Amino acid sequence: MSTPILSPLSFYKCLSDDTRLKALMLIYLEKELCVCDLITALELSQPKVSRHLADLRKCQILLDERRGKWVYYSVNPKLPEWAMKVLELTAHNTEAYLNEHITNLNMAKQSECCS
Amino acid sequence: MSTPILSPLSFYKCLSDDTRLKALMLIYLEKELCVCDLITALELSQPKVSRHLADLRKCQILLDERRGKWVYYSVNPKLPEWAMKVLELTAHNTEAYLNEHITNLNMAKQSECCS
DNA sequence: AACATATATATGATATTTCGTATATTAAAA
DNA sequence: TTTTAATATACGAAATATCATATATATGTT
Repeated sequence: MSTPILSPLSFYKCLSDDTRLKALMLIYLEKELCVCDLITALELSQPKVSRHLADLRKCQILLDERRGKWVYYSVNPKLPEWAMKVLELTAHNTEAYLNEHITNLNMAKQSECCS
Repeated sequence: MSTPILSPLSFYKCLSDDTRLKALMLIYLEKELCVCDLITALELSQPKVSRHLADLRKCQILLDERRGKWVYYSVNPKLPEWAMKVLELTAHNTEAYLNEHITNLNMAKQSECCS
């Protein structure tokens, strides 16, 4: 048994901000998203999105991977299983909360961002 | 389908403070606890515990019931099922985080508080 | 009625979080 | 090598959360 990579408290602190919670849910549902996708989906400024993604990265909930000009974020597969299940439950039971952002995301995919 | 009694964001905001998260986990595990049990288990001041319980009550995660001089708190059974499962997963996968408080609680039960 | 006990709330001080703006970094393109 | 595009970070201001202390309320006891 290794020590868990994050405490329950820091995990839930990460989920306690609107931007972080929505970004995390969208990344969970889509497997991976680049920053520009999230800027469009959430209709927020670039620094605001980057700052919150950095929070999620620093507590190891998200991994980042640069590919060319773009940085892609995905859920860290090493998350404790209980935390992964929490993300699963939340993502699949908060449609109303995510609705418009998923719509934005689908529209974004037809446009030119990170093509 | 009725509207959910709480948004995912306000749910997670409630879990994002050490006192609230621990109190909620203990109440979940014990079914119900009175305020004096929590003061002992968490080793915190009475106003601090009451204030955080009030937060959990106001967003309808907890119910309160007065019996004589004591007020007992329990998890609201009307919580959305996904949220209830989140509590279940968290309570049963954060032993290290709750350990000493459960010890305190068991010691408290042998003493005179709310007997 | 006066008192004691358990709990709740008000208040102002302090700490923490979030934000907008400006700037830095990195990689590709020209 | 200059420029452009995508992303990250620094910094001070503003908003929000938390706290300790004092006080209020509610119940039971004498």
